[in-house]
Amino acid sequence: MKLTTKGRYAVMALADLANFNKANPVPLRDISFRQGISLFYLEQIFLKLKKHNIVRSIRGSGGGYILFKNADELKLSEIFFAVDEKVKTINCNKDSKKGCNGKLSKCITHNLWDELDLHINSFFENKKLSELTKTQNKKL
Amino acid sequence: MKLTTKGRYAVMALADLANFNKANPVPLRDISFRQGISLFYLEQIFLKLKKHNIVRSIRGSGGGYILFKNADELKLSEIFFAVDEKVKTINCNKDSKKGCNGKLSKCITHNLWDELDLHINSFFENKKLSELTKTQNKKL
DNA sequence: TATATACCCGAGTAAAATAGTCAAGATTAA
DNA sequence: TTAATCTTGACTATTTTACTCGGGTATATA
Repeated sequence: MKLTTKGRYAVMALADLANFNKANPVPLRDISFRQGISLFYLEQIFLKLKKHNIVRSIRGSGGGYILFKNADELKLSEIFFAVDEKVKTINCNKDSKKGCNGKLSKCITHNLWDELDLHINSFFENKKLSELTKTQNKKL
Repeated sequence: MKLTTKGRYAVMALADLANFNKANPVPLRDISFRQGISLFYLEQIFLKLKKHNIVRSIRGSGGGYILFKNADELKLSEIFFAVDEKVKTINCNKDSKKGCNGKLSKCITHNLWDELDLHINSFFENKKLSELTKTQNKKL
């Protein structure tokens, strides 16, 4: 059970962005360099972030990305959703609409996984991007 | 972010086992049939469960598996650990012992993932196998 | 003792997911 | 006009997952 790099990099990159977002747009090149993430891969990720209105882009020389809303209004759940990092611990209900594993009834553990999903999602729902940059700033 | 089938099947199989564990050992063949899990795969899983003293085996005709301890004493975290379903949301610290991504310092988000791991693990720590079988019994 | 029923265990493999790369473009500031 | 930067879709290598398989060993019971 682990996150994909997409979810992880998205959060890292946005935290970086929030730190340098004071006045000017931040180019991916900079984020790539500072965070050690492939530029190509970042492009892919930011495309999704843009589509979901997490960031706004400015093209051309001197361009880059800026946050669409303030870091203290941006929930991690929004970020994960944008890059398809969905918390869905299992995949019952694949074949039939009613039950799990092709059977008619729910599997014994079905409710458990639902609870787990809720438990994990609550973590992301209650966490704002600003909480990361704050701890970062304290250290500096 | 999702569980592997190993962790999921392990919990399903043990919940099934707990339901039929009254007097006699339960053969994997039965669990395989009832839960719709491949027998070969179950063998692999139960080998691990046995090594970690989650279950005890009785060989030969009339044999099978029984729970090593009572279902209300068995934490889900023990089960997941036994089948290598480790909750480790990311893998910082792979190269160097000090930092993440080959850098010297921790990455911005490092503490976040630690928190997340703790959050998820607490769910499994506080959940007993008996809590699954109970809801099952209510329905019957 | 023969036989069927089970567990035991290591090795192998197909499919899916992940992680990342690449090429060819479109905009725009300087 | 040129360099910087975002835009987009397609492609690929690697890793992980989810099994499968074969050839055992132990034991109850007929």
